[in-house]
Amino acid sequence: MSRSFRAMKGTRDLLPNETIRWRQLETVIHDTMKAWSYGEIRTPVFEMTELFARSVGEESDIVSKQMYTFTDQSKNSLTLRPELTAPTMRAYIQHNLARDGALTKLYYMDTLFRQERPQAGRMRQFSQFGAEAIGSPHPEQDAEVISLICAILNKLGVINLEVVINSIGSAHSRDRYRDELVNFLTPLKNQLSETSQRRLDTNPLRILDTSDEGEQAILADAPDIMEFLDGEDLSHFEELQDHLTEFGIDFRRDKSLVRGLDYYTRTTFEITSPNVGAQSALCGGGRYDDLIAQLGGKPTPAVGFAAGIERILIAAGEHKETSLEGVSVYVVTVSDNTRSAAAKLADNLRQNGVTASFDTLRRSVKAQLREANRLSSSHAVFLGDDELNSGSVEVKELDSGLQSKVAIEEIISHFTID
RNA sequence: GUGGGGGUAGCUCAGUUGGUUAGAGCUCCAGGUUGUGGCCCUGGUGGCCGCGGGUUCAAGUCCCGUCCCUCACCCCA
Repeated sequence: MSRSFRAMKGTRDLLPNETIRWRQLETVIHDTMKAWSYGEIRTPVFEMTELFARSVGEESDIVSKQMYTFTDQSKNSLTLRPELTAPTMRAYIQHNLARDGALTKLYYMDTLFRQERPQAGRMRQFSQFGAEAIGSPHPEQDAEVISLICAILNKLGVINLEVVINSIGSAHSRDRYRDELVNFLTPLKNQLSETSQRRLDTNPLRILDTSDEGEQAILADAPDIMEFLDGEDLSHFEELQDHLTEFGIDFRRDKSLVRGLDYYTRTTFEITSPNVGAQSALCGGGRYDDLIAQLGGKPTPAVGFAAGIERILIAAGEHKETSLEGVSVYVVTVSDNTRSAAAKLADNLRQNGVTASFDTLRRSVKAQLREANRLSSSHAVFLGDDELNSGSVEVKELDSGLQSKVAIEEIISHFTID
């Protein structure tokens, strides 16, 4: 086994028994997005590296150490997308989607790439779906986006969810807070971890979501961002909470919820599940009112989320096998003389929309029936010399074991009219 | 990048203080019905015991190295 190829670290194959669940989940997502009037967008797997550096932030972990970056033959620095909000906004600007209306609602479902050490719920190639509502600065839009992901998770049967929200303010109020936080932490600098000390210069807000207990104790006395939000930030945050309550969504406010992407303004949120292991975030999102302008578009407010499909599948747990419904026929070849007749019959059934199989291993009747059983076929059709001579075949209903004769001319209608 | 756990049949795993031809369950294949499945019975296929080196009369078992998987830290979906 050591000599054969295997899927690269952090990637995996989805085998037929798993793709069934994936399809079910994808169907729920597409249907719900449609019901909420979000249109699907699909963007290329790679983009200019600069797009992510500018939007996600040079200092973010994603850009500083997790990207699959390469140089193409034209010496362009390209990167396999590590997230999908920036590419979606790039496309929004490039195609001037704003002309279609004051509000543009987009969703995506695709694979992303981050070069991290894999663990439960974290892969190097992974899948996300997400929604972006572009054009509305108002809190009801934030609430709609949050209720959208909650609706999808509910439909998927994911339970034990926790919705956590916070506001990190708009750019100017956040700047004032950042200065204050730096003032507070600088005298305590030598009590901070190495990475936090570095972040004090590069991205002080990120220190807030440390998991180090000593640092958490220090931060307990740190200034609260709520005290620095301006009036509009505050009312936005309060209205968001009112709307969530109206939607019947339970949530918790966590002032340490900062998130690792630089483009957020005001609302940030996360939905977590305890059943995934350490990687408990199923969904993360927030408002990013400045991003489109940063990427060269007309200043346009927007809010969205991204959710991890692998994590959702883990959180949803095992689902009972949904057995195949409807008719499926196994044509049993009883004698060597009837091989081509059996193949032809199966083909004829398929042409008429009936799921059908026949034996290509030249196995015994017993083995063919075992195969029919393994395939969960609903019926077996026996085709041997007697049947060819008499012009009628034996049709056996596999659940009940009942068997009857059906004229060959009527076999198609026998299964299609059922 | 840093830790913990683990690599024996397709899958899940057992394998004693080193000791003959390395085991079980499930799966798969075949037979038990000269043309009839599931359940049951019988038999069979399938192993560089992750890889390399060392110790020993003898290594799946002990030692060293190495690769891979996995969980966790960091961070995130």
